Amino acid sequence: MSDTLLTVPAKPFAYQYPRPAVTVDIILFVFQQDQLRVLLIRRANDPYKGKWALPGGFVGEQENLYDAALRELKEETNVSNVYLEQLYTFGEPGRDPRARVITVAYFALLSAEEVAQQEVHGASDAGEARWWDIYDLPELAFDHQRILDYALQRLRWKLEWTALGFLLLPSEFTLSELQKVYETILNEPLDKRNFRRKILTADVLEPTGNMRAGDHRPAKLYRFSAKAIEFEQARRRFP
Amino acid sequence: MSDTLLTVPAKPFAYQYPRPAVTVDIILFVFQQDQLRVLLIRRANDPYKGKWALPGGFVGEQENLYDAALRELKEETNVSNVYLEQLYTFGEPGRDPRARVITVAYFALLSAEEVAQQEVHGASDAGEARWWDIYDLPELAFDHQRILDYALQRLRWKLEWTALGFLLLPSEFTLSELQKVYETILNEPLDKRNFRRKILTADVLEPTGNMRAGDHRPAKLYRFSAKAIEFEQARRRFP
DNA sequence: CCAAAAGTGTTATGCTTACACCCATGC
DNA sequence: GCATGGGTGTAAGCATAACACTTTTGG
Repeated sequence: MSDTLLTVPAKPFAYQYPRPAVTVDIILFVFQQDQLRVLLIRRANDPYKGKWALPGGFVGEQENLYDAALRELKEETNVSNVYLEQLYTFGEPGRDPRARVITVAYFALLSAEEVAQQEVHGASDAGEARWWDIYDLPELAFDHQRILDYALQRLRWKLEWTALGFLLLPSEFTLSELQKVYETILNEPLDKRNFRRKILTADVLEPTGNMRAGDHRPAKLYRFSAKAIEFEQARRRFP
Repeated sequence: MSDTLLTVPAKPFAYQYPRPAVTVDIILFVFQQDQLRVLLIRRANDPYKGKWALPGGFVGEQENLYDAALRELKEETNVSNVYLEQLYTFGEPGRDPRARVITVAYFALLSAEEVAQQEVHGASDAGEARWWDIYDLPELAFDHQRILDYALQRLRWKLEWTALGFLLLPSEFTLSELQKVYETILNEPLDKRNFRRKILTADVLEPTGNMRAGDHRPAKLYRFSAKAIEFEQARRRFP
C-alpha cells in the first residue's frame, strides 16, 4: 500500500533513495485569431536543445499538485486566473533521458481577455516562449507530443459534454464566436442553427444586453451564467 | 518545465532531495454475491493501525506506473489478469502524516472467474486482506475514502458510456446477471426490456449457444465480442 | 445597393422511456 | 400446478440532423 513507509521495513528504505523526480507539465490552451493555440517554451540546453516543450517544473516539497501547476504557470509564463484540470500522469522510465521523472500533466484554458491583459510571451525565465497553432506544431521535446495529443483529446471530449468553450473567450461573446471556438477545437464545421439551438436550450448563456459592433450587422453578446461552469449534462445511458 | 533538470541550475538541486515518494494505489473491484466489492488491507502499524487501506506500494526505480500497479496487485493480493486503468493522482502534502507521498491511483476490474481461481484472500504480505461491500465500508486510512469515492464515480461513468460491465462477470453470463451488475454499481433498478434492447443493439454481445441451468427457466448465455472491449460509444454532442 | 455576417423554423428520423404479460423449468 | 426468473413489443415523447432564406449594418 502507498502508506506502508514505516510499517513494512524492507520496502520503504529500498525506495527512499533514489526517488523519482515529480513534476507538473501544463498544456495551456488559448483561442487567438481563430486558432486554438498552445504555449510552448524553447529548450536552451540538451537534451532536446532548441526543441519546444510544455511549461512545467518540479513540485515543491510541501506543495500540492494543483498549486504547483498554478505556480509554474505563473513563474514561467506570467499567467494566472486560469482554468486548470488534472489530465494524466506520465511516468515511463525512459521519458527523460537524464533521470526518472514522473510528470502530472494539467490542462489549462485561458480566456482571451487574460491573454490580452497578461504579458505572456517571454515572461518565462525558462527561455523563449510562444503560442503555437495546435494544427501546426514544431517538433516537441520528450514525450510532450503524446501529452499534448492526450490533452487535445480531453479538450474535445470536454467540449462535447460540458459547456467549457466559453473559458477560451472573453466574458462577453457572440454566438458566432463561440461556434468558431467549437469548430476550431473539434476541427469540423457545425450547423449554425443547430448550434445556436443547442447552446441556448442548454440554459447556460444569458444575454448581456450589449451588442458587438463590427463591419456588419451587430451581434448580440452573451455571457455564461455562473452556475453553468463545468456542468455535466451527460445524459444517462440506462433508463 | 518538467525537464529542465539540467538546464536551470537553481531549481533542480533545490528539489533533488528530498523528493516525494511515489506510490500506486489500486481500487480493485469485483462483483460477488450480488455485491460490488473492493479489496482492502488492514494496516498492521501506525498511523491508522487497524484501519483498512487500499492495496498499493512504491513505484520501482525503472518501472512504469502501470507495471507498478500490476506488480503490487500481484504481490499483495495475488491477483493478475485484470483490467487496469489510471484514475487520478493524489498529492496533497498532508495525506500521509509521515512523509510526502504522491500516489497514482488505478482502478481495476476483476472477473468473477479470476476471483474464484485466484486465492485472493490473505495472499498479501501486508496483512489481512478482504473484500468489502462498496455500500458497507469500514473506516479507511489516509485519504483512501476519497480515492475510493472517485473510483466509484469513474466506474459508474464508464459503465454508462462504455460496455465495461462484463469485465466483472465470468466469460459467459446471462443478461440478467449483467443487468444486476449495472444495477448494483449504479445503485438503482433498471428496466429489463430497455436494458436488454440497449445492450443487444449495442452489438457487443454474442450468444455462446449455451444455457445457464438453474432453479427455473434456463437463460441464454452471452459473451462479449472481443472488439467491444473498451469501445467508446459516446454520442457526439454537436452535429 | 451591395457585401458580409446575424439571425431564424420546420420536418423526418431515430432514440428514449414507460409499461404488462406469457414462457420454461424445477419442485 | 405453482413459484420463479426468462423472455418479449409497442406507443408517446424528445432530441437530433438536415436544410435556405431574411435581416441588419457599414461602406
